[in-house]
Amino acid sequence: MAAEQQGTNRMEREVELLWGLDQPEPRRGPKPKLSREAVVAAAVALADAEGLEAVSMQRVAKELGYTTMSLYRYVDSKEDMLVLMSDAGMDAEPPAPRGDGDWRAGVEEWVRGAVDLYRRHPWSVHLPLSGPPSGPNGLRWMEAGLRELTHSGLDAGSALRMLMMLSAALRDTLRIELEMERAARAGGETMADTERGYGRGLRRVVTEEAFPTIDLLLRSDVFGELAPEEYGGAGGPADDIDFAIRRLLDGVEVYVERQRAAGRSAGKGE
Amino acid sequence: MAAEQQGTNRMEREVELLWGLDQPEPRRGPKPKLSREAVVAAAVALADAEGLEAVSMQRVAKELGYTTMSLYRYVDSKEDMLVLMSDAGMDAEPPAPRGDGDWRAGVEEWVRGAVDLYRRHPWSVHLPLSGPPSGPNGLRWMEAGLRELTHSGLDAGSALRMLMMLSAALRDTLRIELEMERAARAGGETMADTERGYGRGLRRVVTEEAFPTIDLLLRSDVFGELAPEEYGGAGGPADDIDFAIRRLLDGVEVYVERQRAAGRSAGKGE
DNA sequence: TAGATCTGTGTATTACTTACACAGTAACGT
DNA sequence: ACGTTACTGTGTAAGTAATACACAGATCTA
Repeated sequence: MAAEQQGTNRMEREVELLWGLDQPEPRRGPKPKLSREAVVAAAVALADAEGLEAVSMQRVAKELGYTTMSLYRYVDSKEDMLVLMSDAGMDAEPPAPRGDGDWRAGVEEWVRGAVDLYRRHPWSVHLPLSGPPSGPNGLRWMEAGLRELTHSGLDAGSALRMLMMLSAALRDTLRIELEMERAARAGGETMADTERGYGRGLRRVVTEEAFPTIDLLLRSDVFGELAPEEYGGAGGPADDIDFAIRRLLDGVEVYVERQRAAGRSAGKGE
Repeated sequence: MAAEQQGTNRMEREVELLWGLDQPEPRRGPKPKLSREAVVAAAVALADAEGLEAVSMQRVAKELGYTTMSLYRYVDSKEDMLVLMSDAGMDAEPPAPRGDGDWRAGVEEWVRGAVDLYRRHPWSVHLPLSGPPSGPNGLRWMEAGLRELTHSGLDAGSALRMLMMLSAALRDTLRIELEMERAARAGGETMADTERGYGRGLRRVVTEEAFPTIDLLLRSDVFGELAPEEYGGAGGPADDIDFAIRRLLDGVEVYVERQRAAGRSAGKGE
């Protein structure tokens, strides 16, 4: 820890942390019995099993069979540990490049992969993180997403902007969905129950005058108060995301076509 | 507090909380000197001034000139207080309906309004919240967004899905941006510094073989390592969001046209 | 083998949420 | 008017958390 790095900048320091560039290997003293990876792995396992709020330094240490303070030999602070967890949680290979040129399918595959990742580590959407991906895993996923998006004909800069929006939308959508699932489970309800409860709650405060469109939604039973018990099928959250993403990809398509039609001379203006 | 409500459901209880439906007015005893609104307002003011991490029950109480425990007469838990803050923070009227039928301008106006809201209360993106809007302010914004989106010709259900994606994307994008701004300020850097630091950090770990597209981005100086000091102009975050949103709206447009062309008989399938 | 360096531990500090009992106050029923 | 009841804000204490600091012992270097 506390290396001789001159990483002036916060982002630069984060890169160093995530790539282990700040760990000078010790030349003397006892062999370390733990490692940064072991600590982070234990934290990830704990978060997987009991959620992010179970992850305290004391608890992680106990899980490893060491004292609380021993962790601080491997990690400067809990905050750093969380940063490391964020990259460690992206522990799956992003989809490989496709043979055909179907970039839309490529992007959708990427999205499915990302959703799987979040579902595997639901705590990761709650990390108090603050920046674009910097770690090895994060950059791998970023690279894969950019690759698919540029195949649409988008220039790299625009692809980056679309990917940022897409990731943001995914992450926050899943945050809400996963949190609702957890709350439902905790209360012994099904997700359909929860959704119905939302509808029932809204009905008590939504009037046609004040909220005409929401009122319309309630009348058309969008929140499934009258729906059967099954959940996750058509109309489930996965479908919701898919629909919105398809519109986004439509938009990319017409943009690229329009650019191409304009003889790619007009620059990047709308 | 602890009303006689039978709100079985978590979402239902949240609606009750946010609309004050759970507060039976006391018939005896001393007049309450505080109120739920006062507590929440103090918490919001504190968060505005010093960030969400400064908001502890002790600190809010001190700000009000009361003891910590007095707050619990007005709020069941800190978690409830945060939920109340989330709605209280949306303290601006959403844009009014436009005269002309320009739904795209309407949506973009809505987005600008939402961004202003987040900028005014930067802490709100860090609230550990978990669900669609339920409070008076949240529903007002939701209604306004749905109104604009349905003007595109989208049915209410699809408009809801698009709005969810849009809000999610906005929220998470701003979360990252605001957090980077804060970190930059805290470290005495400018945002341009931070962005440059990101680029510099990436350069240390990104190879053309492993990350060809990211490498391309670095070569084209997307992260402004060579750029002048000004920030927030063209290429700034606001522009990034705008670009992505315009693609999204393009997508909505072609979808609506396609539906219309299909004689609106084929239902909601792609 | 002496000295420098590193590890894991124990202890203490500070801050946080919240349960609980209590003293005082205002309205209600008689 | 007056006791009863319901409610207020307070004080105290329990339990958990992050982490600074000093130390005993281990291991390498000279």
